[in-house]
This record gives sequence, structure tokens and C-alpha cells, in this order.
Amino acid sequence: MYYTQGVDLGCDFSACQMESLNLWPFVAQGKSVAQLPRHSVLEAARRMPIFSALDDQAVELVLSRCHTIRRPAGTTLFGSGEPAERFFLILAGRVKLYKLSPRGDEQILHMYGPGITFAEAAVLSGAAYPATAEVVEDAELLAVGRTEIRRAIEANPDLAMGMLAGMSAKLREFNRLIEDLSLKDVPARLAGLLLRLAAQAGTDKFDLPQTKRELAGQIGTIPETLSRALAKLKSANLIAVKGRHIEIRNRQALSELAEGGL
Amino acid sequence: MYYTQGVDLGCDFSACQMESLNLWPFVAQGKSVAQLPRHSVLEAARRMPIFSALDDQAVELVLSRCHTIRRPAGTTLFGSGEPAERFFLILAGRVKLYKLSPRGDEQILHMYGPGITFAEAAVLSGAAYPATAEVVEDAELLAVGRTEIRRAIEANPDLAMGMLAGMSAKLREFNRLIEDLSLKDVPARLAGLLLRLAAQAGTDKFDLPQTKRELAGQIGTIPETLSRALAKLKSANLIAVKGRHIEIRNRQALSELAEGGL
DNA sequence: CGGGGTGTTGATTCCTATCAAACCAAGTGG
DNA sequence: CCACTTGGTTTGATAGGAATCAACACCCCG
Repeated sequence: MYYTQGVDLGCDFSACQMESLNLWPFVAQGKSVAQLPRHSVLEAARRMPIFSALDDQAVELVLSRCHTIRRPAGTTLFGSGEPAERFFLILAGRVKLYKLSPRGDEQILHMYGPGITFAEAAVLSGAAYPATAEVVEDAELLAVGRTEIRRAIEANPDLAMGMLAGMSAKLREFNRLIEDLSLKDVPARLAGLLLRLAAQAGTDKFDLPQTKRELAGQIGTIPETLSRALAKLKSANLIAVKGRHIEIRNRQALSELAEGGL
Repeated sequence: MYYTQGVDLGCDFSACQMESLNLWPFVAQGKSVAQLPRHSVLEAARRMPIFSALDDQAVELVLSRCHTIRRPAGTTLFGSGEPAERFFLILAGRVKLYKLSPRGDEQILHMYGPGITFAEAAVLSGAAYPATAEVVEDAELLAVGRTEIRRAIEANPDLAMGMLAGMSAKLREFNRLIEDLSLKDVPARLAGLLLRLAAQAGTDKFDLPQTKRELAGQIGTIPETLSRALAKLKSANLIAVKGRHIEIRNRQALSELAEGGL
């Protein structure tokens, strides 16, 4: 299995996103986070929507009140029904979330790997953990406490604004993605992506920033299909492609395609 | 056109979600919001993720500092580059967001209708509006100011926690939806939905809460396909269907289907 | 020179949207 | 009480998009 189809969310709210491993090179290298330069943890945290819009200083401020922890397989991080005190970002290892059904059997809800944040909603809303979390592979986690977050925003309301901004931006992005996935075909999604890239680059001639596999992931498809979609746009003379260099030839038509879908 | 395919996001971050009109009965009735009981505006606001996790009292608290405004077609709500002071929830009418390209022509970015919130990210992050917003159909809007939000959370940090919780929950929900859409087929998504409904009901025997069209929307498909998927699950003996009453017969297999996708 | 990763192209299959028709239930109005 | 309508639901036939499988052309690097 090389890769399974699926959207690259570019953020840590996804379950089962094993492929995001490539986004965690230091984990792949087996290094412990503790040995890592501070900025790596910072970068990791930045991948959480809640921190994504904050500047380094602000993230540092919050992180300084948190700690990374290690737990061997078998450890229970928290139990269902306990007051939700802290949420976790998995840096390495795997964690299982489960509930006990009325009949007493274990109902596995999720299996999370590196890059995933879990239990934030429960923590932020001040509720109880709705499930039990157990480490199933020796794990290293960043734990963020409710009181730490609360104190931080109490001391500096702008921090809260920044957090809300980050989540808002992510929400918007997700929203666009959902729309695209549910009502546009691949060429239309590609057209949209190209327009965004062009806007970002500031020119109508630019280079693709990532490998085509990654680009394919961003629009919820696979490299083969992306390749065909590019060929299609090219043959319709909407764009010119040379290697990874793209030139938009007909912005108007490209926009219409991106908007109108099929 | 009766309905176009597309996911019912159940929230107001979606562009082009005309169908959400059915969720705004009072708009369809042509009533002005100003005449409406307070709780309707409240309910409308509650549809914004940022307010979704707050209790009535808290929403009231924030709303009391905001106002609903009416603007005739042609009005410019804000211009690109201006400091982002407030964001808007469209109660009625339509708003166009556009940018002026370097060459001076108008580049339409979005066309928003009732139920849509826009510009929150810019406002919350304290940036400038990235585009210009112009009313194209006489509109009624709920305006939420940056300073109002900020003051509210300054006065009560728990309010910020609640907002973060709401957005967090929405983000998680969206995330699941994206995964589902991109890597599971309709029967698998349906299986997941049924399991969630069962969990919510507390039993394995329950009634479908909405029409099948709405349910179809929730999993990003259309009634016909939903119907076929139900038939498929039924014939595989995973569930029993009678009218809108559902009984889960094989929870185990249903879970596997929901997890494994195809 | 032989891999391994990347990108392209072709054939095939499967899923699902679309179109079309029919059924059922609940009103509605004569 | 019976057409007649209307909306929800189902079923069938069809077509199109895209994933999958497979083969191949590059390119870089050891």
C-alpha cells in the first residue's frame, strides 16, 4: 500500500491519517521530541488550528505552561466521564479512544496516530471526557491544560482572538473543501487550486510548490487523475504546463470552470 | 432545479448554499428580522460555529452589543484594505465579495446568500479586509464588531472558551465529513450516520429524525442513492427498515463497514 | 548500469449522479 | 366521497467520472 486516497487536510484534526507521517520527519527518524529544538515542537503545535494564527511568541507563551509527556503502551490517559482537564497532540505513538457499551464491551471509537489532536472540544467546553483514551503504542504527547489556556487568554484577550481567528480560517478552508468535494469534479477543483496558487504567487506564471502527489491530496484525488486533469486543462488551452511550471492562459475560463463545477 | 447535490453543512460557513433557505423559514416568509422575536435572531446566531456552543444567556450577552442592519442593493459594506472592524451574518438578501485585479477589473470571489457568515477570519485576526463587499440584493445583516467580541471575552474569559469549543466541535465534524467524502462510499457513510444516530438515541431501534432528502444531504449524496444504500444494508441484513423506523441488526458489521469504507 | 521515486498514459471497473417513471400518503377542493 | 395535487420515496436504465491496475518514460543518485 503506497497511499490510500484521501484528502490531505494539512492539519491535525484527522483520524487515520497515517500518511501525515511524512509531515513529521523527526518522528519518522525516531528522535524523541525532548531532544528536539524548541522550534520543532512549536512547529508541531502550529499545526493545530487553535494555534495556527498565533505568532511564535504567543505560541511560546502558551506552550511554556504546557509539557510534553511520554507514556508507555497500556497507559490510560483519561477515563470516560472524568472532567476534561487537558487535551493532547500526539507527537509519536498511537492512542485508542473507546467507550464501554452498556453491555460492558469495548467500543473503539478512534485510533489516532502522530499529528492528531484529540479531546479539545471536551476540554474547551468544560465538559467531561466522553470516552476513554489509552496508549496502544508507546507515545509522546503534548498536553495542553484547560486552566493553562484559560489563564493565558485571561491574561491576554488578544490571544483568544488569535485562536478564534486560526480556527475560523481553518473552518473556512474546510468548508471550501467540502463544497468542492461534494459538487465539483476534479478539473474544477484543480482550476480552483491553480487560481489560488496564482493569487498566492502574485503572477499567472508560477511553479507548483509541491510534488503532484501532494497536490493531488489537497484536492482529494490521486496523482493519475491529477495528471489527466492537467492534460485536460492544457488541451483546452486554459493553461500551459512545462514540467512543474504552470502558466495561466485563460483566467476567465478557468474561473468559470472552478465556480461552475461540471 | 429542485436541488443540487451538495453537503448540508448545517452551518453558515458555506457559500452558494441556497438550499439552506429552507432553514430560514422566516426569511422565506419575507418577514423582517427586526419584527421577529428575539429568539429567532438568537437561533440564527447560534448557527455560527463561534456561538454554537454558548448558552442562550451568553449569546444574548454578545448580541446585545451588536445590531442588525439593513442595506439596499448597491451599498458597499466594506472595502478591500480597510481595517476589519466587524463581520456579518446575512439574514436576508445577497452580498458580493470582489477584488479589483491589478488591471482594474472586478474579480468576483464569492456570492453569499442568507445564512452565510463572512469576514470573520479577517476580523478576528485583526487584519484588513482582503476584499470588498457589496450588497447586490437588499440585505438585512447581523453585524458583529471586533471590539464587541473582544470586550465580551475580556469581561468573561469563559466566553472565549465556549467560542473555541464551538469552533472546535464544528471543525471536528467537518473533518469527519471530509474524510468520509474522500474515502468512503455512500453505504459506508450511511452506516456511520446510522451508528451516530443510534448512539444519539441510545437504542439500536430508532426513527429517522429528518426526511431522507435531508439525511442524504448530510452525507453528501441524493435521496435516490440514499434509498439504494438503505436497501443494500437491509438486504445484507445489517439493518431492518420499516418506513422511517430503523433497527440495527448487526452492529459489528455496520461498524466495520463504516470504518473500512469499501 | 540498475534501482527508486515521479509523472504519464491506457484499459477496465465501479460508483453514483442523472433522468424518468411509478408509488404512496396526505391533503385539498369540488 | 372521489378526483387531483403535492411531496416524499422507491426503482430502473443510462452515462460519466474517477479509482484501480498495469505498463512505461524520466531523472537522479549510488
